[in-house]
Amino acid sequence: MPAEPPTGPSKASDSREAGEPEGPRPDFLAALPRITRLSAAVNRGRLVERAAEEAGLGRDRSAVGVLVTLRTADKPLRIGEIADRMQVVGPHITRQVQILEKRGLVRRIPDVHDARARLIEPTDTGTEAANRYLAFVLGWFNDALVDWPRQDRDDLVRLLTRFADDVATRLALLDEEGG
Amino acid sequence: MPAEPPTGPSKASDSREAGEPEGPRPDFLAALPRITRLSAAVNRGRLVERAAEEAGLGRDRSAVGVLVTLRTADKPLRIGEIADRMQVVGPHITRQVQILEKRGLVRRIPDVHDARARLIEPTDTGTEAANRYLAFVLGWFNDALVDWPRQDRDDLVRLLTRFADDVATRLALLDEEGG
DNA sequence: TATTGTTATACTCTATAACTATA
DNA sequence: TATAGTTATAGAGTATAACAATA
Repeated sequence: MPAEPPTGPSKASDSREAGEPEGPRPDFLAALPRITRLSAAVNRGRLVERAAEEAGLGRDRSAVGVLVTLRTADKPLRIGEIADRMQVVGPHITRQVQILEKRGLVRRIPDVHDARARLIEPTDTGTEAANRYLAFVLGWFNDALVDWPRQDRDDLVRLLTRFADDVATRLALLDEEGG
Repeated sequence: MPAEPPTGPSKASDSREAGEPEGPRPDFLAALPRITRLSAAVNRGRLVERAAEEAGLGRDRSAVGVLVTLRTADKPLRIGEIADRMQVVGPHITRQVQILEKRGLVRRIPDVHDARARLIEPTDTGTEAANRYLAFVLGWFNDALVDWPRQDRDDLVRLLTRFADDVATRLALLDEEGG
């Protein structure tokens, strides 16, 4: 006895196994596979790879992620904070930072307030590379939206940012509760 | 000489290394780290894990992804098409399908038009599990948006879906060109 | 005693190469 | 000869456990 499909595509009914109280929800079900695919294509496909090339960075996605995190932060970050922002565990960051350091893209500076910690910041070379990387990626996305009405573009970025923040907050709760 | 930051946060100027012709672009730069973090948190954090538990699925993210792909498709899929939809290579899918088959969640049926191919479809058990999984995930996201104005929710899903499609199309071009 | 980070190790996810069967 | 899939192998990405240094 197969269960009913959950809020199927082009089907506004609800079989609310998750206990949702009301109303036709937006069609997330149709969006979900697209978003999943998009995420996979961006991350594993040639966009990130190409951007890294343009930036003169090796094809070490993980390390590039750390570098971009540092570049988009407004101050040097501790290992633990990088890990938190990237949602990975500490030892992973330690290794990526070591790689970046060997390539001269980041450096460690002492944390005057805590001798256990080190602060990581991009070198000039690292900042330049991160800038080239970001310019490529952002430019590419911007091109993808070039034919969109201005209002839609603004709405997308605004809503997406808010969505990411709201969901991140709820996810943190879920992690505490289960942790 | 560090390069200028690319379209910095709260900074509408442009240093358009990617050759963009005009105008203040929406603030993707601020959105990017959030989205990256969100994606990592959803995929590696407890949401997917919990949803898989609720559904009675093992904690085999990759296989779950295949099952969901099959469940959200409207017909049995060939190995190659699953791989394409998930943006991974064939052999990976072969293995995940074998795992799912052993657990009785999917089955292979012959393709009458091509004896080389097999069509994969969920069993009743697999469909039920996928439904529970999706109900949990969709319900969770829905909860996250419960306080949003109706208009914003609808706009988000609409714009995000369109965005995913547009970007997927452009990414396919990028892959051909570089491939 | 708790916290920050590192080292060592292992597991999951995904890719590439070589092969089989059918078209 | 080209295509769909499988098997075998290797690599990237990330986690867990045990440890060191400082708080």
